[in-house]
This record gives sequence, structure tokens and C-alpha cells, in this order.
Amino acid sequence: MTRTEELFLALRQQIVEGVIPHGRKISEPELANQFQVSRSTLRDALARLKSIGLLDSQPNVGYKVISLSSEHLLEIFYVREALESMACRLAASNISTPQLQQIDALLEAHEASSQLQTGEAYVQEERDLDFHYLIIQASNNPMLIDLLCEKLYFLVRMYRYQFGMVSQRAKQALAEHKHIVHALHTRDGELAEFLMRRHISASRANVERNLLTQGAK
Amino acid sequence: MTRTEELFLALRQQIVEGVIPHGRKISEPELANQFQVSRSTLRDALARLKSIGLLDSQPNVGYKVISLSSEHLLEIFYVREALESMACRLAASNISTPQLQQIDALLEAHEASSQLQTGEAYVQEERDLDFHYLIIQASNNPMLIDLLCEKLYFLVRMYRYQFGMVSQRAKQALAEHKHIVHALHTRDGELAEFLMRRHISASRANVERNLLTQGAK
DNA sequence: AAATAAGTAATTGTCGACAATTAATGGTTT
DNA sequence: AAACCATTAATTGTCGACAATTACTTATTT
Repeated sequence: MTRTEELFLALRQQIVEGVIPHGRKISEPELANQFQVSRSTLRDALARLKSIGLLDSQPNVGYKVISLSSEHLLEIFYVREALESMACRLAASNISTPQLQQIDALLEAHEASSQLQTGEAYVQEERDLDFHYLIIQASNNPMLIDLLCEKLYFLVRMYRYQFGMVSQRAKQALAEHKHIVHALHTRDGELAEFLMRRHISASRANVERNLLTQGAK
Repeated sequence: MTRTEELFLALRQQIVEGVIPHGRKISEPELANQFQVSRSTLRDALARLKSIGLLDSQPNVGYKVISLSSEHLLEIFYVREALESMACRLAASNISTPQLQQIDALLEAHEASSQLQTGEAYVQEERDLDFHYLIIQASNNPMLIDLLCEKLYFLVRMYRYQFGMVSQRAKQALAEHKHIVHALHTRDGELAEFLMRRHISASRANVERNLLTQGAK
């Protein structure tokens, strides 16, 4: 593994978790010194972080961590709705039997833990994401997979960590997941697409509602 | 404008147009020498080209231009179908009066030239793309705009240039465009989304048919 | 003759230094 | 005192060189 790769992974985690806070200007000399690498390899890593939407940059001005905002968060939801519903449609055609079994098992585990800790939704959210992951992977479309699992994923995680958008609809989400999986089992692509679209749309609506009531940000 | 930026633009054009052929390994020393820049700035540009999907790379192996294939082309169509239909839905809500007028004017010009040179579809395709461009811009979703107009756009152009996918359905496409614009005028987001989805899907089906009959590649 | 292994050549990864641009400081003018 | 300008300090862009890895060539073995 190359130095740039290591640095990329380390910085990605720190940005996602807010160790380097959102909106912060990146000081190249400072970061290079902190991680004991040259500015060249640091800049290499920074360029990669920009390509997955975690950093912004302007020529002759430098990099900065993106600023989180409710507008941006909603943008992401619309893109996910478009891409993941398509992924779900393709998955209905392309998913293999082992992949289906894996999703079935995940749902069962999800249900068990959901019954245990009702209301505690954060852990569920992680699993929720894994659920989405598995479906995306089953789409068999490498470009979709790359966009959703390599680029958008870490943005989503960043908002989860720092924006504190904890879903209060764990039970509802689980029911929707079951519905989607059933459509996959019956190979009903159109239905699967529709259900995934509505699932993400409902999640966005829920976030929008929370943003309004909280009023903050 | 920075040296890296210039190089990025120059290389992007050469790759899109096939001056540097698809699948070709990139020799960093050779290219750096050819463009009279250091390897550092070249690598900067190469990283950016990778981020828009024009190059591939492996650690300790280097960059290469992506290899065009019918499978990959179809992947792109599915992603466009998902993203552009969403953009169209949002555009129905967010498009401004001047933007609508601009699209109206484009369609008129399109119709005029289409009547003149029937069958000659390549020029039309460029305009077709502009049509899509304007709608995407009107979506008011910066992330969608970035994905479609900065990342995917040049991949699409690359296939147009080198794969020779000339649409034989100029008239049909124009009719579909008119239909979409009408839905935008009436602010019917659901209809606009549906029509754009069908429009791109039909375009993909047409390409698939051509690939089958040609049998090549 | 084919396959393997060692050694060599070339390519990529990483570094530190200089040049160009931007930001900050301090001084001047209105 | 506020705004503007010149000068200085700091940051980013660009370069060439060395180190590490990979690809190639050649020699050796089966």
C-alpha cells in the first residue's frame, strides 16, 4: 500500500468524523508536517478527497473541507433517490441467489436488533446503509456502484456523524426494506425501483421535517 | 489560469477525440516531455482526468485511458437515465422564465436545422446534448449538475466521437424534446421526469439495437 | 525448447527547493 | 478614523532528483 493511499484513508476518516471540522481551511505545510509526509503526497491525497466531494479547492487559494448545510444534505438525498432506485431496478434482474440470501439474513438480524432496542436508531442506520450497499452491489453496474459506494457514501456518513440526523422511523424503514426485498425475490424490477424511490424520498421528507422543527442550521 | 488546468483541458480534449487512443497506457515521462511540463503537474492533471472517469490507474503501475466497450456505454445510459430524469423533475419546479425561453429558442432552432438536413444526425446530437444541458442546469441541484455536466459529459462525448453512435432517430428525439418542454411549461414535474426517462431509455434501446445488428465490438 | 530465476532497465512514488500568487502588515492619504 | 496603497510574509504551483517498485531481458535449468 502506497503512502498516498494511507494518508487518503486517514484523512477521509478524520473529515467524516469531524476531527478536521467541516468548513476548515486546509494548511498544506501544517498537515504535511503533522502526518510526516511531503507536500506532494499530501496534495495527491487532497486531490482524491476532492474527487469524492469531501474537499473543495480554488486555484492559488487552496483546499478546504466542505461546509455542511441542510441544502447540501437534501441535494444528496435527491441524487441518492435517483441512483439507488435505478440500482434497485437493475438488482431485481441481476441479483444472484447467494446475494439474495445475504440480504435476507441481514434483514432478519436487523429485525432482531430492532425489536431489542426500540427507538435507538443509530446502530440501525448503519445496518440500513449496509442494506442499501448490498442492493447497489447487486445492480451489476460498476459505474453506479462506484458513484454510490465510493463517492457519495462518505458524504452520507459525514452528515450522519456531524449533522446528527438520527432517523426516528426505524420500524417504518424496516417494513419498507422487507417490501423491497420481496420485490427482488419476485424479480419485479419496476416495483423494486418504485419502492426504493419512495423509501429514500420518505427518509428525506423525515429529515426535512426535523430540520424545520429544530429550526437550527 | 494554472499550468495544471491548461494541461487538464488539453489532455481531456485529446482523450475525448481519440488523439490519445482509448486503452492506451500513459507514459508519464513521455507526456510530460511532450507538453513541456514536469511530472508533478502532469500527475496532477492525470488525477483530475481519473476523477472524471477518462483514465484508470493502479498503484505502482500507472495510468491508462479507459477502454471503450458497449457494456460500459450502456452503463452510462442507465446512470444518465436515473440522474437526468431526476434533474428534469426538479427543473419543472425550479426553472426560471428566461431559462424556459432559452430552451424554447433552442428547440425552434433545432427544428429548423432538422428539417433542412434530414438524416444528418450528428450535428443534431450536439444540440440534443445542449438541450439536456439546459434542463440539467435548471434543476438547481449543484450536485446533479456537477455529476452530469462535469463528470459524465466527457465520457458521453468520448463515445460519440470514437464509438460512432450516430442516432437515427432525430425526428423522434425532437418530438420527445417538445413533449418534455411542454411538461416543463406546465410545471408538471412527474410527467417531465417520466418523459425524460423514456427519452433516454429509448435512446439506449436504439443504441443496443445498433450494436446487435452491427455485431462489431 | 519451454519454463524459471536473476539481473538490469524503466517507470512510478516520494521528497525537498524554488517561483508565482495570494494574504497580511503597516504606512499614507483623504 | 476609514479607506487605499505599498511592502512584506506566507501559501500554493511547479520543478528536478532520488528511492522503491515493476517490467523487461538474459541466462540457466529441466
